[in-house]
Amino acid sequence: MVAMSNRAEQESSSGEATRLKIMDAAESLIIQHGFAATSLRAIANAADVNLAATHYHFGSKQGLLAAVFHRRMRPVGIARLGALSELEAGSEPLTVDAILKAFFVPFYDAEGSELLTILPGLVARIYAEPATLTQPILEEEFSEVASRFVAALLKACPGVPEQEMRWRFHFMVGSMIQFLKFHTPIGVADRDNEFRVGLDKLVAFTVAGIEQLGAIE
Amino acid sequence: MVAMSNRAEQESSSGEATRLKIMDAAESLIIQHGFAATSLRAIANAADVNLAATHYHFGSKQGLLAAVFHRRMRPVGIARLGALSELEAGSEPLTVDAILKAFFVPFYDAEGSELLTILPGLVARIYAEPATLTQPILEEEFSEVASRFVAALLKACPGVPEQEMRWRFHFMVGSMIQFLKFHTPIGVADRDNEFRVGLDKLVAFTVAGIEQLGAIE
DNA sequence: CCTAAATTAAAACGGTCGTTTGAATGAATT
DNA sequence: AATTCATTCAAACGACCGTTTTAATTTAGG
Repeated sequence: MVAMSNRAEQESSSGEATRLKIMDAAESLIIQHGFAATSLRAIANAADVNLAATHYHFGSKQGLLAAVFHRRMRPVGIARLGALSELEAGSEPLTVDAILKAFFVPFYDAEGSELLTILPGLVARIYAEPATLTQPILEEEFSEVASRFVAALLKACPGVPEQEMRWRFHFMVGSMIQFLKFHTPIGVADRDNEFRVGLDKLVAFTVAGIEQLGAIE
Repeated sequence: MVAMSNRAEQESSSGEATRLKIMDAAESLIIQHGFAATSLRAIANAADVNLAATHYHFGSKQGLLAAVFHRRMRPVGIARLGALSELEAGSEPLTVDAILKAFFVPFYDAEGSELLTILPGLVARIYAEPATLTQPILEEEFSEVASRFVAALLKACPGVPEQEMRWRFHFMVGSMIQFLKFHTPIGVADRDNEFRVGLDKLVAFTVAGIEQLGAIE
């Protein structure tokens, strides 16, 4: 095991290849049918791999779920934090619109790539699964991102209390999930163009909700 | 079967009692663990009822799911349509705020009742399950409500195209689901008071998103 | 009371589940 | 060439799944 540790991250070794095949198949099936309704046998069959390979590489079904989610979610979190940092490094004052576009940047960036047929379905799915399964995964991948973005939004909206902004951020995530959920491969709009149109409308809706310019009462 | 058809809707007959016990138990377990992860045996056990009773009364697991959802969702749709009709019968012009409060009226009305520990979790769950299971149920209970409310919102927001309003309604539902999801018995805020606070903030957020007063570009 | 229907009960059906085992295979290192 | 170790494979484990069957029991009507 020591001998191959220097290329463990690459895709060359034959073990790593089946690892990827399993994750790809699991990802697709989980997006379509959910976690509980997807069996390891169905995954192994779709991946053209022996059933025992799933346990050999991931330890358990739950471990496979975590690996599938982390593979896609880690880059999402990194991209979001990177876009926000870039924004904060600039000279202009932060706007809600710019902050939210930084939050949605994984979906803007993915445009045209095959990631766009995966990311929305996967993000929507992880929020759909029972909390006992996904809470630790979400906690690990999302908590830092959420607090960083809430902090930025607070700077962009002086006068709004932190607790209030947490609520608005919460609602914004809900709108995003709803948008993503119905734009999976199973959903209505498959064309990239239509996805982009919806994404822009999502930004407009959530910017208005977070700024609440008209809400003086 | 003909002999008891005249009181089929009541709760007296012993068959109807176990029917209710099964639905109560199924509801609770589905909210906690989801549909696929909840077995008929677990339901029968929690309901203190024989396993075969689930098939006798509901035909299949899927039939039980439909019955559980319809029992709670039908009154929700009726309450929403009733509140909207009452609003439209009034003399004052429609406001987005009033329309959305009519849409959320099942949750305002349920305040203090034990329904508040059930409705949010159930509504959130039905949106979480794989679409193949829930799409017909949602279609039946929600499509009329959605079109009626979109029409009302269009009247309240002159100049907004119908397609655009459909998007905003879609995002609004997403915020609602997200709100409800984290206010189930498993969620953070159990106290009615806190639920009401969040509900008001949900209204404010979604009103702003639907009106988009500041979005002139 | 007795009969007929509605409901409950116990048991089993064939299948599929996640997981484990132990041997075969392969490619590298010594 | 021999050995070592990661990987693959076929097979089976016990448990649980949704559903069905058959009989016992309860309930209501004549």
